[in-house]
Amino acid sequence: MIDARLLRDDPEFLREAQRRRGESTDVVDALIEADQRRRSAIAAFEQARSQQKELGKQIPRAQGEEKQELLARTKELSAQVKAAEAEQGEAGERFTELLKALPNPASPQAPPGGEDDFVVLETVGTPRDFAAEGFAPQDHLDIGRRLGAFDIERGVKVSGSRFYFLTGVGAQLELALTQLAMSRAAEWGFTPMITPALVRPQAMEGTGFLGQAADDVYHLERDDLYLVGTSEVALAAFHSDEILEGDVPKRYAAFSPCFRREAGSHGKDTRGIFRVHWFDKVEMFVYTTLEESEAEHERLLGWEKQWLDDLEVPYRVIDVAAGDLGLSAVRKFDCEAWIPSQERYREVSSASNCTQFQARRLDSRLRTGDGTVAAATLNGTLCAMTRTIIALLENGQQADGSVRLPAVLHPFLGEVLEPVA
RNA sequence: GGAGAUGUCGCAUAGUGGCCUAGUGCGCCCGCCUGCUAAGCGGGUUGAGGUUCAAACCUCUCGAGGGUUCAAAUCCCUCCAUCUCCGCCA
Repeated sequence: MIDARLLRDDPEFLREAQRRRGESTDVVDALIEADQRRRSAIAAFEQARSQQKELGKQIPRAQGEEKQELLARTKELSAQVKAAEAEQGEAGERFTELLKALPNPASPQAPPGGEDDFVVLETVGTPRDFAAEGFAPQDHLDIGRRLGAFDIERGVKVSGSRFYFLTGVGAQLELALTQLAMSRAAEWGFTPMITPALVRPQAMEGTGFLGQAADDVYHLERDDLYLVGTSEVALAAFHSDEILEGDVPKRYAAFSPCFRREAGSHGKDTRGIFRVHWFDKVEMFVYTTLEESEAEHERLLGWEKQWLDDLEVPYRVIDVAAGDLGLSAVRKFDCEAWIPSQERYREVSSASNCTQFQARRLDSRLRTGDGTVAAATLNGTLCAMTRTIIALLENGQQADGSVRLPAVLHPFLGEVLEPVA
């Protein structure tokens, strides 16, 4: 949700923001109209209510005929109040509905355009030259099979397409990555968290996932609970309806499973565990001030890069274009790891600055000198397990089918994963 | 899952339809008094929205949302949360 004052103060800014995302400006005009209707409805209600209260005070003191007279008049007024209240409620609801549908205005720094208009900010590391090494790189599915790292067929048997079992070194890899990521985050000052994977509608709605992304979300109808697609949802709702006392930033790092319906992605990335309905992830989440949010966004990106550096995987960082930002972010940096079998970079992590968009919906505020203001929230992937495992297997693979691991994982799994059987 | 109880201002409590514009105590903040401290005295102390240069004022807010009534903290319904007991379970 954006700041409603922008509508009155600077509607042209909002129209421009919509254009930058490649979306219609009609919603801005509809909002201005809805806001006017809402405000006059509120004024009408308050006036009627005030009169009613005034009369109501006289009733207990009045006697006989005078009292009857008052009762009759106030009864009439009561009907007016009720009508005004209904109008106020309806107008308010319509306004909020429209307001919630309006995306967070993209940062002027976000590149204009859509999905393909990202800007590459930097490229780190050099992809291996497998031709020079004298063998063709296998994809993660073949490598993983030989290592006994996962079992796709049985995943499909048990849970359906886009499910898997992590087995043997695959399971160990996830546990090692989890342990490493959580302790790294703790060193950086994040509070370690393990968060609920099922959340109420408010939490899902408040983070903006029931907007244009609603089809991608699992919903348990019987209990009206949602399966989170990221622990961002639970972490954003963690301080909902709260005024944060004490210092910001508040930094949390959460481990949780993530569930995604992957609606509309039929036939895309069907091989292996690249695009799945469930995976586990360690996510970073920060509450801070609006003023600090840009700097914090850079810090989040910095930590993500440090993580990928440690994993010794070549990657690049892209600045996602305005039209591809989703509802709540003003700017988003993705880290994409080099995937040798596909000969391209693929997303492994993502850092978003949501400014006050989520905090306004979820009512997370900061106390200031005078009054309170909505907090700014940011989120960034530290380690999405399945895609990280893919990057490690493919980039570390050797001609004999073994996989060389980065130094940070040696204490957990040794230097090399050897094929089984 | 079954039975019952409870939810009021930071905390504790009062309040069973109109004089509640929610009282009181504690805590906290500001001031006075006091050579320190404590005590004492006076004032303030939920949040949101609106009008306004501002001061000030108005509306809403007694777990949330509906309803009854001229009028709801108070009566009714639904939901949420907490506690006790039983059942079940990791």
